[in-house]
Amino acid sequence: MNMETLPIDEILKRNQLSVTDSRKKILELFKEHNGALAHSDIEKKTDEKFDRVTIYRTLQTFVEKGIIHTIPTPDNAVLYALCKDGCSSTGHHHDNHVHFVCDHCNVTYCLDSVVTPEVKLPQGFKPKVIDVVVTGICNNCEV
Amino acid sequence: MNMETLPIDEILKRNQLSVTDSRKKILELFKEHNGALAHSDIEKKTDEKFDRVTIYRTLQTFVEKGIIHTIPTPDNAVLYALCKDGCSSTGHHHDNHVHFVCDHCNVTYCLDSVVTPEVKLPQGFKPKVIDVVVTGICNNCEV
DNA sequence: AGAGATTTGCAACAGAGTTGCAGAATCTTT
DNA sequence: AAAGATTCTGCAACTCTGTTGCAAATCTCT
Repeated sequence: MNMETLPIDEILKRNQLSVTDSRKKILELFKEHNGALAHSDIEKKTDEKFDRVTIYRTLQTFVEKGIIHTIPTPDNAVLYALCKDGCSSTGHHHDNHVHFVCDHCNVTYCLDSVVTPEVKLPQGFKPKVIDVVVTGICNNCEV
Repeated sequence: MNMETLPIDEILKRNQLSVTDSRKKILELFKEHNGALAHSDIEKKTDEKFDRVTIYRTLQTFVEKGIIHTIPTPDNAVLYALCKDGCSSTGHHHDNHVHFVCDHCNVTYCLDSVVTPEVKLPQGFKPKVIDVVVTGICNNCEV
C-alpha cells in the first residue's frame, strides 16, 4: 500500500479502522511531519484536544496495522514514524532501513534509502532483526 | 583501565568513588554476570538489600565514570553492561561494538569482537555514533 | 434513522525514574 | 584512633509514561 499518495480516510478504511477525528488528525500529523514523532509531540501538536489514552491506543493500533513503526533510540524514548511500502500488517515489519537522530535539531529520520548493513556474528549467533541507529548532524543542520 | 583483572575496590578508588557496600555489590554483579543487567535485575539479585534510589544513583554514577555503559534495546528498556578498555570517563564512550539480544533466553550480550559496520549516509548527514542492536537466537539457545 | 459494533474519555492504577533532605557511612587529617 | 568534613544512603514525596475497566459517545451498515 502506498501511504504517500493515498488520502487519509482511505488509509484508515483499507486497514478496517473506523474513521474518527483522532485517527485522522494523528495520521495527518505523520504525513505532514518529515520525521519521527513521540507520544508527547503528538499531544502537543494536537493541542491536547485528545485524551492521552486515546493517543496511546491510536498509536498502538497503527503499529498493529503496520501503518507506523516504532524506532529504538539511544536514550530509550519511544518514537513512531510512517511505514513505507512493504510493511506487513502483522506487526512484523520489514523495517530494514537505518534511523538517524540529529544531535542538533533532535529530529529523527527514517533513511529509507540506506539499507541495514550485514553484520558478521560469532559462531552460533543467529540474527533475525538488525536495528541501526546513527546519531550525528543531519543535512538541515549542517553548516 | 582493565576492568577484567582489577579488584573491585581498586576500580572504585581509581574513579574517585567512595568504596561502599552498594557499589561493591553492584559492581560485583556486573563482573560475575556475563551479559547486560537492567535496574530490576539488580534489585532482585541484591535481594532488595539496597534502596531503589541507591541503585539508580549507583548506576548513574558508574555510567558517568565510564565503568558501565547503557545499551539501547528494541523494546526500550534500559540495560547496563561493563565497559571494556577504551571507554573514556567523560560519558562519551567508544562503544563501537554490536549488542545482541536473544529472543529465547532474553540475555543481552556485548559482542566486543564484532565491530560496528560502516553505514553510507545520504549527502549532508554526518554520523557520530552508530548503535547496532541485533535480535535473534544466541549461541547458548541454539539447538 | 436506528441497531450494533467500535472508539473515546474518565478515573484509577502500575511502574520507572527523580529530587530534597536528614541521618549514616566513608574519607581525610591529625 | 578519633574528629571533622565530605560523600553516600534511605525515606518520603513527586513526576512522567503507559495501562486497564467501564460508561458514554461516535461510527458503520442497512
